[in-house]
Amino acid sequence: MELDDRKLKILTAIIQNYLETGEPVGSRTISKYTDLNLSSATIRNEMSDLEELGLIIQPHTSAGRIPSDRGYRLYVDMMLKEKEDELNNLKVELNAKSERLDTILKEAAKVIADSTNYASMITVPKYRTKKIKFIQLTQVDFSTLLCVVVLDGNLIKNMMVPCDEELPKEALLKLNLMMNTFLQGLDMQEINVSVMQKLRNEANEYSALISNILDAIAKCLEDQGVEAYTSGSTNIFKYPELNESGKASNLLYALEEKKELTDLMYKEGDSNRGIQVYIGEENPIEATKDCTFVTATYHIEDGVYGKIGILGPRRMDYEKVVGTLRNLMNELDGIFGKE
Amino acid sequence: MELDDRKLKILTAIIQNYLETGEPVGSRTISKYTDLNLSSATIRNEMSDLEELGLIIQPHTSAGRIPSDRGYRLYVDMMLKEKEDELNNLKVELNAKSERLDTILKEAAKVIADSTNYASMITVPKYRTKKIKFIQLTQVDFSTLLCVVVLDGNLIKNMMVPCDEELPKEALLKLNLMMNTFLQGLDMQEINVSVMQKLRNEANEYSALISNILDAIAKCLEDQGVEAYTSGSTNIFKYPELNESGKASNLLYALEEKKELTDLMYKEGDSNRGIQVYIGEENPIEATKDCTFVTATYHIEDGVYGKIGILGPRRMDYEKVVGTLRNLMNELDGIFGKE
DNA sequence: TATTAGCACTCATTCGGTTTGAGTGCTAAC
DNA sequence: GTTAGCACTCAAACCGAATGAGTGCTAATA
Repeated sequence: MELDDRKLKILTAIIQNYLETGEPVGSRTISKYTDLNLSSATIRNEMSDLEELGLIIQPHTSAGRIPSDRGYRLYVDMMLKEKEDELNNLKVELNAKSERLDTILKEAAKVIADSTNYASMITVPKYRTKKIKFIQLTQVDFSTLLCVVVLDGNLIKNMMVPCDEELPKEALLKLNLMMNTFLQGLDMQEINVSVMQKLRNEANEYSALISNILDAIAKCLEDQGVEAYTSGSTNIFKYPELNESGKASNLLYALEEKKELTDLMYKEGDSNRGIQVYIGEENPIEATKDCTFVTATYHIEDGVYGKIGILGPRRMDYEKVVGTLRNLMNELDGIFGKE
Repeated sequence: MELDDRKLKILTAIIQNYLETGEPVGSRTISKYTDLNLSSATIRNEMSDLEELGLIIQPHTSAGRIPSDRGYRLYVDMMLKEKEDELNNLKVELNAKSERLDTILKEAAKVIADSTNYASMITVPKYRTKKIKFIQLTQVDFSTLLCVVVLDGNLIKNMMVPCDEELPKEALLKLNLMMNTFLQGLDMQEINVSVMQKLRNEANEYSALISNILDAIAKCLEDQGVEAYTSGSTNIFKYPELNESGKASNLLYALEEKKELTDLMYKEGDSNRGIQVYIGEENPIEATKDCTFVTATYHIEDGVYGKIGILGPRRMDYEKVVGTLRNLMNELDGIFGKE
């Protein structure tokens, strides 16, 4: 049996109706609310075919039909193709490059959640190579040093390092110079024993302090898993089918824990610049098997990228989501890309 | 009618039983599971009295009794008195003063949520006077300045400030010196027009840059509401009475939005060093009227304090919560206090 | 006088059965 | 190929009886 044009139209009608209502849709509805001018009986025949093709399912005998994961998949694929070079012009309210990265990201997550009405999640860029661009040591008070590390892409990390005594100005200057000459341009993997040895040799009397500082830096930069912000998790409650029994609870837990979701997002790496869609059972995470999870990648510079994810019901407004994501990605690329 | 000792014992028994089960407790249960050796009939009489005193209520005729807000209040007050100088010895797994403040706080929120099984929230200390302790400007690349501001209590803020040109080393040094001499020890309120004017005069050719920097600092320090972290919000699902109908959704929303809750926490200021308990209707926030909200204050130094809140069902294990909070407060005071 | 046993009563919850109505599949006619 | 008509299915809504936990009251008891 072939999937002809009429069948496709009916499938689309079913999906769109289901997206709106969340209820199984029957033949009569389609017959009435499309311009196909077909009787419900004919629609029924077609539906029967579509079911045989595995694109729609009946939750139970004598109920209407709902799209199957395969059905959604077809729909989404069609739409992604259509959207390929189109552009949505939602104006994201992100301003000023001078804002701090995390503020921007939190804001972005919120914008997405608010404009789509689904739950969103955004990760702080993962630095494949966290190259050190700049280090600055400063004495804050007599027993504390402030160490600021700027990484590629202007990601700033700072940490307090305890020290025993007030350092003379010249010593501080020297330390700063040393740190920068030895460490600039390196990433954590490259700070190996020999580099550390050299540094400590140069530092002579402050070698203990240097160790402390390096430890602090290492701790700060080490792969503590991916940092991520979520927003709009309570939007989940807007969709009854996610709200029933214990489902919402598991979803929210997944959003709070974040790990599973970020792992999934990063599985694809940055190679795939496009948008990834996991529909229902396609979703490898147990808690989200009733959801659709859409992920996208934004880029700061080569090898530095973060992920955005949107979690909502199967009946997600794919057009809007994809549009919003495309848009936000452009915004982010614009904000970060021109540095 | 008097609240004699026996009545008090029965009330306590009712509350404790209800805390465990979450179900209305009947006379027979009390009669069997206490060492009072009274028949259920007697208990019934006493219960009837307790109800008249407004300490317990019947959700409906022929159901058992549950504590009223007043009943809880009595119980909590008794308990707080008992606990006054006792000390719980849960070992909080917070280490190293060198950790960054936000990491510690996130960790603390998590510890609390995990060990109590309620939702927790912790605020980043609010600086009544955000005095500037130290400012450091550094050129990160040819068009970006990094500005690090250290506030009293070693709270670090950093921001990127765009600039048009690469500044000569001496200029940067001068700017740094100026900023520190003029701004050190001031808080945002004190940076008024005259100070800014003076700064700009000194800076002459860089006066535009100075304006940018001051803007960035102001933006960064301005009262953007209180920052707060939550943890364990999904614990809410563990309590059926909070889970029914739309309640959980509202609660989670409140926890996500945070504002209302932090406002409430800060209403008390830091004057009250003790623990504050809002039971059910005592709670001014609509969404949490079915909950108990326990808040505590931790101190970093004079005028610098943060809040911890625990949100759970009315039938909260008050002993444990108060114990845990006391303990955590000590830990935090210990970590921050010795600076 | 305080306590208790006994009993009638209340009412939320559970369970089985019926009704309703949306929706299907099939068949025969167009 | 399309449609009208009809028998059939089944989830959900509705209804009422049974269940049982728990109460309040009363009369007997210590």
